[in-house]
Amino acid sequence: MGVPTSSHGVAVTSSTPLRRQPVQQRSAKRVERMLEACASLIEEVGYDGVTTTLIAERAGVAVGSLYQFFPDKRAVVQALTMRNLDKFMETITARFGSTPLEHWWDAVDTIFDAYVGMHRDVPAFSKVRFGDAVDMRLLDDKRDNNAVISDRMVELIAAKFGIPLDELQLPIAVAVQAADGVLDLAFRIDPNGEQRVLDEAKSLIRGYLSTRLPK
Amino acid sequence: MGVPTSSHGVAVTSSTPLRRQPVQQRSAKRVERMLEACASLIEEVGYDGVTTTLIAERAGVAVGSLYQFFPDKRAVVQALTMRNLDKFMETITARFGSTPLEHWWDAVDTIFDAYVGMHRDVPAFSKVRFGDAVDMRLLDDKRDNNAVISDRMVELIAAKFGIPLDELQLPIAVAVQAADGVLDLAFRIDPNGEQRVLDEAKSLIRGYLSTRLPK
DNA sequence: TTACTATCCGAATCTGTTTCACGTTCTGGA
DNA sequence: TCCAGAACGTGAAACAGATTCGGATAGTAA
Repeated sequence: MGVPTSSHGVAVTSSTPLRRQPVQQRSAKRVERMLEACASLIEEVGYDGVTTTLIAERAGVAVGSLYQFFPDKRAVVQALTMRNLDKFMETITARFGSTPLEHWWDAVDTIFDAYVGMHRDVPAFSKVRFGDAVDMRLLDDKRDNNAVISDRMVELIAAKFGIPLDELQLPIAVAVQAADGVLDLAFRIDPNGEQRVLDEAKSLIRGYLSTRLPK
Repeated sequence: MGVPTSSHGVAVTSSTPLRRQPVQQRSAKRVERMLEACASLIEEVGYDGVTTTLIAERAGVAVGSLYQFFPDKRAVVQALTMRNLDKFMETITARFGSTPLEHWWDAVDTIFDAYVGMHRDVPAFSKVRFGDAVDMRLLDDKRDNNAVISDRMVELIAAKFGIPLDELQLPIAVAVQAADGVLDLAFRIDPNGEQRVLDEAKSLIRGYLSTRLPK
């Protein structure tokens, strides 16, 4: 099969969210502005309040221009989350390089903290992730997000601690999903993440992984 | 404050999804049919494919009638999930009565299994829960669902095993969310729930709760 | 400068949601 | 039994927002 697949067997729908790649710099900047506009609007009015017209307006662009680069409205939000995901990947890769990691759980904690940090720092990230008012069709992406994160974690941990890939894949995928669920709760209770719940999440995944990963 | 609150502090928006309570039997039946129609349609064409017109059509009813009882489209789906939640509650309450439960984890397993059963048996339940294509505005309900389930679990377990409520609330809420996240994965991989992942989920929550609940 | 391509634009079109003014069916009480 | 008022039912029409499209405009290479 030629379809790209994530470690745990879920097909990764790598649907390019862009209808047409911006080639000239001016259009690239415009696309940037649309994304920015979309982010701030989600932050302000929630997904339901966001309209393509509004995005275009705030970006100082005509609706038609938006559709020149995005096949539809959700694609804009999707592109936004992809961008955030990229940012996240960069962050953890960087931290892996700069922080001394004794055990795999240090790696897990690092990634966990980075993730929580995203929620606190990146505007609209929480709203898109945990949908204060977001179209659930985005879930397809959310899942991809978790799959992408899982895969990256598996790679990093395998490389750093010499644990075989196939011993990591299922446990990490499960841990990421579990953390995802608990974080969902933590961030609903408190926009900054309820600390008690965050601690529980950390403890939970560490406990679980301890029973699955080599000492 | 008079707003009903779930155990972990999340306000339960008990927004009656009905614009008007059907008082006569004939209308009650029609509302039933609308719900039924909605369920089958979600099953067949996914949430995005469902339109109010389609629901009305299949229910053999005019669109206007739908709006007489539901404030908007999402309310229909919401009512559907509430109904499912009720069904679920009945199921676990029944099983608690009929099955001998030695330890609290037997109770947890029972509830877990019942939940998995719902996904397998109740049409469109999975789709609404894990959104093959569902409007994320439903997430508010999803969360309520988990809160409701948590609360009920806490009650049942407290009563059956004499564990103080306040020792149960946080751990159960966290466990439910974690399970939710992992199940999300299990049911995406396989419509019936990937067994390996289901097993991991069970093991994960049991392991976690073992460190939080009295032996 | 020319030809061609990348961009832009925004009114018009489409699609699906929600309303509303007007018939029909119940129900309880005189 | 008959009537008034409430509960229902209806579907064409009003709306709202997404998406398209025919027609300009700007950038670029030869």
